[in-house]
Parts: sequence; C-alpha cells; structure tokens
Amino acid sequence: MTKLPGKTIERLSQYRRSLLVCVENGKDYIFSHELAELHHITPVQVRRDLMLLAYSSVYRKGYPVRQLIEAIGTKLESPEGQNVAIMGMGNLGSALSQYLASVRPKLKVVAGFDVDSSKSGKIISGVKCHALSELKSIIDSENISIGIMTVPQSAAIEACELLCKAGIKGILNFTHVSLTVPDNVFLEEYDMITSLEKVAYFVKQSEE
Amino acid sequence: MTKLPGKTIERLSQYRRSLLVCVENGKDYIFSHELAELHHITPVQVRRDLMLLAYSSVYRKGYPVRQLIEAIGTKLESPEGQNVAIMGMGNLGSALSQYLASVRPKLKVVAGFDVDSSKSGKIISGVKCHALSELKSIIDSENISIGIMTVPQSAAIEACELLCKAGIKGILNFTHVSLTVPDNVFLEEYDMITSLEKVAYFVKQSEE
DNA sequence: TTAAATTTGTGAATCAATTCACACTTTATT
DNA sequence: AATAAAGTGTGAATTGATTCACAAATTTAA
Repeated sequence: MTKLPGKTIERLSQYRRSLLVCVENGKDYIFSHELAELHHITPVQVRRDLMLLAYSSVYRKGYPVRQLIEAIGTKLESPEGQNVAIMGMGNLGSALSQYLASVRPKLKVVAGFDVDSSKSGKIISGVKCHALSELKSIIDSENISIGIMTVPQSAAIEACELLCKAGIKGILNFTHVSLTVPDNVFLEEYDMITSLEKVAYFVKQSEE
Repeated sequence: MTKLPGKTIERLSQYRRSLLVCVENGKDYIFSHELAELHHITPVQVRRDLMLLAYSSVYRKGYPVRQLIEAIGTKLESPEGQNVAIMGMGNLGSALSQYLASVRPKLKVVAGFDVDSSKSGKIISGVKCHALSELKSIIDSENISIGIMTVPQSAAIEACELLCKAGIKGILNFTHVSLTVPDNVFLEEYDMITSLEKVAYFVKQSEE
C-alpha cells in the first residue's frame, strides 16, 4: 500500500470527524464543496485527498458519507486496532484519556504511567495507572505500540528512553522538549506554546 | 515590518526554547548545525530562518545565544505583552494555564471562563475563573486579545461566537470542532486526535 | 431528446518550502 | 604570510503542496 503524505492523513482524519457528525444528522451524501467549507479549504483539495483513497463518488449526488467514513478508516487504521499508553497522568494526560475513550474504538488507551507512585493502581479518567517500573512488562503484555508523552519537562527524556527501550513504535510528544528517538520509531511533536506564540504573532501583525 | 511565514514563526518559537536552555547551561554561542540537530532539521533551514530575522552571526563562533533570544523575541512578541483568556477550565485548560504561567512573561493568562458557575471566583491553576456572562466586560477591561478554546465540543461554537463578539483578535482552538470566525480574527486549529491518528497511520505503515 | 447546469477527477501550472552548491569571512595552523 | 579548516549567507535548483482549468459524467429542465 502506498504511503500517503502526512498532510493528507491529517485532513482525512478531520474529514472523518465531520462525516461522523453528518451521519448523526442523517445526512447520507456530501459534496466536496460542503466538506471543503467545513474545513476552510478548497473543494479541489478535498477531491485530491479523496482521490488518494482511490475512492470514487456517485456523480451529482456527492460522496456517500458512510462509505467514505469506511474508506478513510481502512486507510488510517489497522483492523485489529492499536493500543496506546499515556506517559504522565496529570491534567493533560487525563484530558487526553477522556477524549480518546469516547470516540476512537480502534485506538485504545490501555495504560497510564506516572512517576507519582501514589497513582499506581488507581483508575484516572478511565485509564488504569501504573508505576514506571512496570512499563516494559505492560507494553509487552498489552501489546502497546503508541506512547503519548504528557510528562513534565524534567521527566521527558527519561520517559522517552524507557518507551523506546520497551519497543514502542510511535510517540506523540506534547512535552516542550525536543526528543530524539531511534530511526524505527515514528515521532510526532506538538508544542502548544508554539501554537499560541504563532497566534500571538499574527495578532500582533494585524494590529500594525 | 514584513510578515514571516507561519512555518518560520513556529520554528523560531522552538529555537527560542532551546536557546533558553542553552543560557541555563551557560552556553554563550551556538552554531547553526547545533540548533539544527536539536530540532531534527538541516543547518540550512536554521540559517534561512535566522536570515529572516535580519540577524547576523559572529563568524566562526556561532550565533550569540542571548542576542538571538532577544532578536526572536522582538519579532514574535509585542513589547507591551498580550493578554490571554482560556475558555473552559477543565483538565486541558488547567494544564495550559500551568505551562504558560511559568515561562512566557509576554503572554499572560489573565482570565479563565467556564459554564460551570461553581468555578466562578475560584482560582484554578493560578488563573481566576469567571462565568461566561462576564466575558465581554472582562475581555474589555483586561485588554485580552487572544482566546484559547478548551471547552467540550457541545459548547464550542457558542463560546467561539461569544469571543468573536467580544472583539477577540486571535483564537487557538483545541476543540475537535472546526470553527468559523470573521476575517479579522486569526484562527489556529489544533486537534490532538488528528495527531494521534497520524502517528497510528505511520506506525501501521512501518509494520507492513 | 436535447440543452443547460452541476459536480467530479485529474493533467498542467503555480506557489511555497526546502535543499544544493558555492562564494565569502574568520580563525587556526604551518 | 600563506594555507587549511570551519561556518555563514544566499542565488539557483529541487521538491512538495495547492490551485487552475477543463473534459467527462450525470441530473434537471425544457
């Protein structure tokens, strides 16, 4: 299967969320320009992305919503699902567990880890919390392939190394520390402060 | 002043964080290839970005760290600072307040808002919380130009409209709802689930 | 059943971001 | 000094993402 560009993957994921809302509202078909408007992009962009799914619409009626959701799912997800661990069960980790629990059946948060050993054994936001010492064995036994880093800066590098050593395949890093991982681990970094500074910059610009 | 591309702004923000760490470690000069390595990009990319700052290095010694931090700050921030409001003081809102309080003196979180009126008047993660009915008056009196959306989906659209009507200039949206704002409001959207699905996709790919 | 109106899919063109390649400056070395 | 080594700054080339422009398909209307 050919590898889609990251940008396209991101948009497909977002289209899917909109499409799920369509289903709730009983909307069966959607035009490229409708989907485009929802996401503030051009209809051509939408069609280009859907082209890569090798998915064809019924002419003049738009894309059948359910089938499109299905097609996106096939591209994005593996049929068996993937298991996720959250490193750092503070506010951010808890927020993420809650979001994820609700709507992504193929991405299951099956374990949380925290240095604070008083959290061990407790269930926080629906996720069972463990001590770091158990990491390796739980990653193995629960078949966890993805780790989300929501620990404080000071703990970031160590937590990342633990994950890599435990054989994780992908890491999503919300820490403000730029991590380094082996080649066989996929790393996605996102920094909220950077986003906020970007907004601040463009607001400043618009005021000049 | 010329408008820099968003991508460059993001990287400058990240460089600055690394540079602040350098200062802590007593490092006075840094080469483009060092900064590049920290961020997993090429040295040319770093130099291109710094070029846009119209900032020149001392040959053969690298860039003077403190002056560079200064130069980036001048581009990114307005000298008077900018005030920020957080919409939705749940786990995510709290996490953000904490992060921001610590390290960005020019971006001050001065108010939080929540539908849950029992939070009104309380201080959560260092931020005073208010009822939504007070929004307009506080945005004005506190001179708030940026809003961060961390409310649940159901409340997103309404909260966004309130912000826009109150005259906000920029919005950072962590909601899973794609928002629509007037032309004069800068909108940055970030969806954590999308990022996670991206990681999941590339992990799946690497396993085939 | 013909013509007009929509909407899709896509080659080609454009625009944006990144990398290449190299001239230039400085420092270190002989 | 002259030569080598290390870094920077940047025009030109490349790569990647988006948009343009339009043919083909389908529905609606006359």
